Amino acid sequence: MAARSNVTIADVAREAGVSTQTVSRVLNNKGEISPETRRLVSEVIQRLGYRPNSVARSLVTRRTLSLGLVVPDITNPFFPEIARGAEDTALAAGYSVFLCNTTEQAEREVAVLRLLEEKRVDGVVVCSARLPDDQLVPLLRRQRTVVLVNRIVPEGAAGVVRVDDADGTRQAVRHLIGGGRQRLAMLAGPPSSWGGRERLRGFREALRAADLAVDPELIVACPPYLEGGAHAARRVFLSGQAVDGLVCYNDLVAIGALQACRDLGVRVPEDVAVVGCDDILLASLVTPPLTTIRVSKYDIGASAVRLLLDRIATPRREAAEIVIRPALVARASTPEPDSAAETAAPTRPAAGGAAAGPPAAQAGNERG
Amino acid sequence: MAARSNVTIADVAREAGVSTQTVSRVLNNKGEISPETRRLVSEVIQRLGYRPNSVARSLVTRRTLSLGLVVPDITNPFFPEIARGAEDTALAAGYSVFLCNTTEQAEREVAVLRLLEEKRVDGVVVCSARLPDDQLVPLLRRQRTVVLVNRIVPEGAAGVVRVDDADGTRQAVRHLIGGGRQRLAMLAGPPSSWGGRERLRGFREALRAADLAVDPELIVACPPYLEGGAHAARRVFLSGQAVDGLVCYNDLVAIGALQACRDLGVRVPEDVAVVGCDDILLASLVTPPLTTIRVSKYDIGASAVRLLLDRIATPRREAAEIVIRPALVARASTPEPDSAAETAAPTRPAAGGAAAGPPAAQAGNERG
DNA sequence: CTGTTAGCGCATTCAT
DNA sequence: ATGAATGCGCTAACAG
Repeated sequence: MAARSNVTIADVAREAGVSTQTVSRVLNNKGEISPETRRLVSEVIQRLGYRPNSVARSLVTRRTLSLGLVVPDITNPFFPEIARGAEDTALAAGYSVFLCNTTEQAEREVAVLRLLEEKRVDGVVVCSARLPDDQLVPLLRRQRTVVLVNRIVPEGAAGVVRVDDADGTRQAVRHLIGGGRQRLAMLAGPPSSWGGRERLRGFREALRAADLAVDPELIVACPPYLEGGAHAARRVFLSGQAVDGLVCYNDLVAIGALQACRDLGVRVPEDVAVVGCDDILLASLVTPPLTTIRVSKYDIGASAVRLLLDRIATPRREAAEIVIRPALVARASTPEPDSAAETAAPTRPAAGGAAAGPPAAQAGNERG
Repeated sequence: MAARSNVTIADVAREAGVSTQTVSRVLNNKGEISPETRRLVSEVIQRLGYRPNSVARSLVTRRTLSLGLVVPDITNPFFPEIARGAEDTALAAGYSVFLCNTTEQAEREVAVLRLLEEKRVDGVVVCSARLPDDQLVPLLRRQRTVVLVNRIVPEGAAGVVRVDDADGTRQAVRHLIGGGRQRLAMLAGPPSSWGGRERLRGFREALRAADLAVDPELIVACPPYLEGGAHAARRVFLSGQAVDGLVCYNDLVAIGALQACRDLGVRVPEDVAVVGCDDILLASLVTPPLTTIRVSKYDIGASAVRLLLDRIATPRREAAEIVIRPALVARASTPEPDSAAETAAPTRPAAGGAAAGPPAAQAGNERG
């Protein structure tokens, strides 16, 4: 019956013949209340269809039980799972989450951060912030608590969840070398991306570790999308360099590269092996299925919110960091590794879990 | 400098030597204010780093400038674009949006709807609600304003944005028949899905319109995911029926079917033609690229929020409905249509627009 | 053009 | 175990 809840705690109190305080107590299970009045009040609440007004509640408690999740673009296949992980974790703790797309625009990053501030959210998870430090940090300081994903800021103003991207590309390079490849190129994504720089660092380190030269011409930046990858791959092939392996910024770039290969008649993996990064759903479905560096995106989102809630509960100024370790998933876009080389690769078999992802993390991903 | 905003309107007022009311006025551009005091107040606001507390504001204005977006699972490739369209539109109007995943569970659908109610959001967009009418409708009535996506409820309690699913499968069937196919099966998705039933209806109607029999054995329900499609396709093929065309509930199901075909050595499109639905990114990237029924998901989200904001601005009880018309995108998973048959197909050439999705044409579909 | 008085719906503090 | 008073930060009436 009761339509839009205009019913207030005062209405309930009057109807039940008690004070508003008593109603508030049964709502929040606080203080001792006689079972009898509790029953009575509950019954009236039910009958009137009363729902507490969390706006009023927030004003006095100074907690909104709301979080902000800032992502560049939920349409980018990397972020939906993060969002799921974040929302599941938040909801389980009674929090709701505002989803904010920045569409990769600095101004909108500023705008949503301001908006979240006015909303007085209890905390914010910011993914892949593009803003430079001098603009970002002041904005973050104004938030109640912050967790950054894949971005480091100078001071410990925020908790951090990050993927060990450098380690990921290191694994990729080792895998390719293990498969007999020697002339590797990297389609490095946008230079502005912190993760991209890390991946590039891992690429360089792994090459050096294998006593292979790092040819600057074989490191090409590109937009992190299909076309970016296709374009960059074409440039590499048409440059006349003898490349036999491609390490890519992410799966979209890698799949773009795959398309370029098909267009140019380059066979994968016979002529060129391709490794992606992220293991988005697409990766396993393209032809050939893409070898890639998997990172549990659900886990990133869940960890970020867990860390956030932890810091909300017990505020600390020190920085906390959670590192998510990626793992290589070998598929058909790269050759089988020579058995000798590969068995040497997994230095710390325990760390990141095997390529067969951790069950708990996957559970969140399952559909229906 | 100013850290977490404890600064209130009173602080600003005191510092500027005016009343809180005056500050409020410059914040909201209300009433006439002398340019001088406006400048003064603005300067103090700036200096103190004051940010209005929207919680307090909402308590008195009874508007939160927040919306809820309820989706089954943001991880399902169908929803991120809807979310983007919704968020873009909301943000442009000064609204923020709570993202809520129901994970296809009835209880969680109830839970998030209750939560949004307590948050006093100004409106809710609910996508593909799974709850039965008798549970859903009461919950919706408690919301301020509601727009439903791909779900109809008896009374005009909500605005509706829906895809003309029946028309979509009708197009698919005509396309297949135009390509010379006669024995069509439908992988129909979950029977509980309203859209699924519509698509099935379109399938039946189009077959009848072409004087083809509808074989109940060739209509198989399945979970709306890859495995569901693969499994269902296998069942169809192994049943011994001579099928030469597959109309699928959505692209994931279709891609699952593609995998089953590959596994069973069935050639696509030579032996069997396959049509998906939705045109998710994947569809164009699998092998062979998937012919599918495209619907502008961004537009669904944007239209839903536009309709919602419209109803928030001027509440009405009558139902409003926006119908989004899908369009067939022909790719390699279906044969080229016989020219004769195909030219006959587009009865109303203006309606759905060409396969190359027109940007503005979508707007033309609305009937506010 | 500006200040004063109220009160939004609730939880917190102190009484009883 | 319950009630009364107070105020969270802000805007909506009315003054002036």
